[in-house]
Amino acid sequence: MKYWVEPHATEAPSEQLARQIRFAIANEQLRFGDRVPSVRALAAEALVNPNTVAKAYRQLEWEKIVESKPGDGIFVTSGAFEICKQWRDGRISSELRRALNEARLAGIDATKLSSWIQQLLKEPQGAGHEK
Amino acid sequence: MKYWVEPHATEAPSEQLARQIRFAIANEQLRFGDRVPSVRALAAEALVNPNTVAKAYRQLEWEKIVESKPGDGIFVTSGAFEICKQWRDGRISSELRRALNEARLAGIDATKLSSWIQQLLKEPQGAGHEK
Amino acid sequence: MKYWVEPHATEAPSEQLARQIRFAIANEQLRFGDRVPSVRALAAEALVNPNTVAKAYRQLEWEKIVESKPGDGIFVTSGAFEICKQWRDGRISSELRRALNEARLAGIDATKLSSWIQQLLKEPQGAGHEK
Amino acid sequence: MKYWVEPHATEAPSEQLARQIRFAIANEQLRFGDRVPSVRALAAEALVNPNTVAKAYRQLEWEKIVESKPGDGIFVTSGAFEICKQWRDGRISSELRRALNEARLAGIDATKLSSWIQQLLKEPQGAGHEK
DNA sequence: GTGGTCTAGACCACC
DNA sequence: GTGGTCTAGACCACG
Repeated sequence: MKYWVEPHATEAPSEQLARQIRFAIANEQLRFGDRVPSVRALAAEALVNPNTVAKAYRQLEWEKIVESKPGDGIFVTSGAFEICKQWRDGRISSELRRALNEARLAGIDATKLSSWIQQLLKEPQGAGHEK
Repeated sequence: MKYWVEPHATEAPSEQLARQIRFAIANEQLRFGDRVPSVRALAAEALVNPNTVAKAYRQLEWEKIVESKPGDGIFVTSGAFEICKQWRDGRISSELRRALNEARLAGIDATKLSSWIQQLLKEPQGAGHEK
Repeated sequence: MKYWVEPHATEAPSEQLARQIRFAIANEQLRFGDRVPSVRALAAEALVNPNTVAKAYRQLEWEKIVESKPGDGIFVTSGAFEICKQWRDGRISSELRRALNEARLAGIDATKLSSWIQQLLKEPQGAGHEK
Repeated sequence: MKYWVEPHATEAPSEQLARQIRFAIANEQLRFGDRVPSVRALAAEALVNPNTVAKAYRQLEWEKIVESKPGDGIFVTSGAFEICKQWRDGRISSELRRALNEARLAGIDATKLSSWIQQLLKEPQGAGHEK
């Protein structure tokens, strides 16, 4: 799993990290009992300050998605999978709804919109991310 | 045309307003020479501080989309339509790309994704926005 | 004597252990010349890392409450009883003062406070601790 | 109302501030709709870093005790009083229980303990705080 | 003025 | 090594 942060995105860096962890759990790339990346390791990988990672984990902790064992690490909880799967579905569907609604409000006609979507769905999109 | 602001959206209030103006121009709901709503009127309608509206207009002015005639009002420029249409297409396509890419990263499989999109495209979505 | 650690208490684990040893000496459950539990034994009993126990003993040694005889064990010193008795009285009285003062600052009225204390003093409280 | 922080207490500074706010609400010194001290003002009064205050308020916010209106201030919610009253009673009673239980474990006999408590309850304790 | 976020770096305690 | 907290200071956006 790769984690990264787009520094200039509208989504705050700590939110981006929290989201990526939730996705990884919903994906079963991280499972119950797994240790999530250490604060310092993730900070180094994502090129952010350790405090930013700590904030993301703090958020995930009170969502009962991870559990901190000081001096040991931070671990995926037993309920995390369900929480993250639901969160992911709600998130994605709401993002799609927002984008489609915005397109409509912007006056994009249905034909053009469908053709754009078809094209975007076919895009390879590679293994990484695009800005 | 209705303008409104979602106070808790990730998009800043002044950005929401600027975007809605750009869409209105791309839609030809506002045309070259039209007077845009006054700062106070728009502030009242969107329930935001006049400073927030002023900031949106400052941005649009800087983009040569509107032109301020002190003591008279703020008007749509001659080049506005082209600028806004291009901005709109870029914006919508990038928002769609972002949403679809996020869905992919979230591990939503293609079938589920297509079915979601079909369903969302059929939604009535009313005439305005739903809060 | 039983030793244990509440992992989520505000008092650090090593402090909890040191305190329990001091209490045991003040109680004369441990006396001059007695061998205190070995680092490993205490670590196993209290379910903590041996380093944590070692730290507690280092502290007690520095306070001249115990004395390490390398290759033999760790022993209660001759002055330990007096030191621990004084420490205990200061500690308990200061903890009580703190709790009562906090109650006052919290706006608990004197009647309610007295009634709580009466009730708590009557509680059986068992022989050990309740987790 | 005065707020202050004991820098060397076991309770973290941000926790001390959060507690004092909860007490003030339980006491009805702060009521529904009241604006709590601004981050910067409270930081100045309590001689801590603004981030520390912000952390305390963040905590209170997700306990639904206060509500943040960015650019305006932070306000006591409608449910805050009940939440804080319950929190206060639980907190005080548990602190008292802890102190009394520790006294028992420390081997303080009941007579001595009662006499200490009587004495402490009579202490004036002034208007401020004691370290 | 308000709160919110991030960066940077220090200190502490536990493993 | 681990997480947790605090300090300090910068930047952003809204009122």
